[in-house]
Amino acid sequence: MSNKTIQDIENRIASLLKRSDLSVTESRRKILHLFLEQPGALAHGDIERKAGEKFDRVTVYRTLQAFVDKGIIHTIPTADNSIRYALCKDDCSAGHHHDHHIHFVCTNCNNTYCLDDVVTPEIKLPKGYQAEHVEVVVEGVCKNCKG
Amino acid sequence: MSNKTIQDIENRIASLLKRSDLSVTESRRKILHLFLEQPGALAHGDIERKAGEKFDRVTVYRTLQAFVDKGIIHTIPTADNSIRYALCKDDCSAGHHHDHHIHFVCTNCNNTYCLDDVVTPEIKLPKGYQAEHVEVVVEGVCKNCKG
DNA sequence: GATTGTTTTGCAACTATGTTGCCTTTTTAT
DNA sequence: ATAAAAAGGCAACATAGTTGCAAAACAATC
Ligand SMILES: [Mn+2]
Ligand SMILES: [Mn+2]
Ligand SMILES: [Zn+2]
Ligand SMILES: [Zn+2]
Repeated sequence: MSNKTIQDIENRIASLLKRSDLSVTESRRKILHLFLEQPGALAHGDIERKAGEKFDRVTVYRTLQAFVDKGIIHTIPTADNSIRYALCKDDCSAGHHHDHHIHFVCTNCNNTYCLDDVVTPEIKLPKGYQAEHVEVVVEGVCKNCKG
Repeated sequence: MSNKTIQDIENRIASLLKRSDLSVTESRRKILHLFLEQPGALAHGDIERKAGEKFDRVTVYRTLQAFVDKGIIHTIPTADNSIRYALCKDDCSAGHHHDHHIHFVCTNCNNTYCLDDVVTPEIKLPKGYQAEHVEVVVEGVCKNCKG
């Protein structure tokens, strides 16, 4: 890995933060790094473990909250009640998330993936119910774990 | 409300508990009552508030866990990370839940409903992913709130 | 590059949520 | 009624999440 590549990533992170009207701080850079160097989603606990020695717990909470508010990451509900976070596509922004993909939780490796190409299906609801947002979480065995 | 009706409910509760190999205790009867006299789902907090003055917090946790284990209630994941519980249909039993319906969370009244007649859709996954269980939660405005 | 105003951070203290072990009480079976 | 088994209450603990405030880091300006 050349020094240039590392610099590229740093620049990408900095510009992402600036575009979101967030000042560029060490903790935000570090936490964004974690998301970028990893394919799946991260639980709060993961982040705290990987970044928590350098940063306070409270900072992790506030950083994640800021990222969600600004449309940098989105939350993924899971059955075991531990919210996971994953990077948004570029068309999300402050106040408006536009993630209409489904999520996959592997029961083997316990990773969570955004399946960006799988669009949430139309759900036909009983009379009187009006849908605003549909959340689909599929549990099963992921590509990597399927021997 | 005749005395007979009340007695009927009590009998129904007792037989449900016995069928599930659970001894009939005051806290279990009380908590089942809460589920029966209410159309939607209950969050742990709701139950603790409504039954918690008579029973210890720990008892509520253990009771709900026992009910889930025995297939009397099932959990509903939500975006705000507060697990909700709702009664299962009769075909659930210990070790095997057979709930393939979707759930609806009203953004107005904040109630959660099991839409027992809406079957979870088939999801076409990318190659390599193998689905075991699909969870669908729809957010929107419920029948009662839609003026 | 130093100065200044603004934002973010860490700390402490707190609330909420969930778990475990142990002893007492209640329930069930005989 | 009695004994064995199960469940409940209590205390203590662990984890998760929030808030106010002073110190530190950052961004903007000169
Ligand atoms: Mn996603
Ligand atoms: Mn349900
Ligand atoms: Zn896997
Ligand atoms: Zn409603």
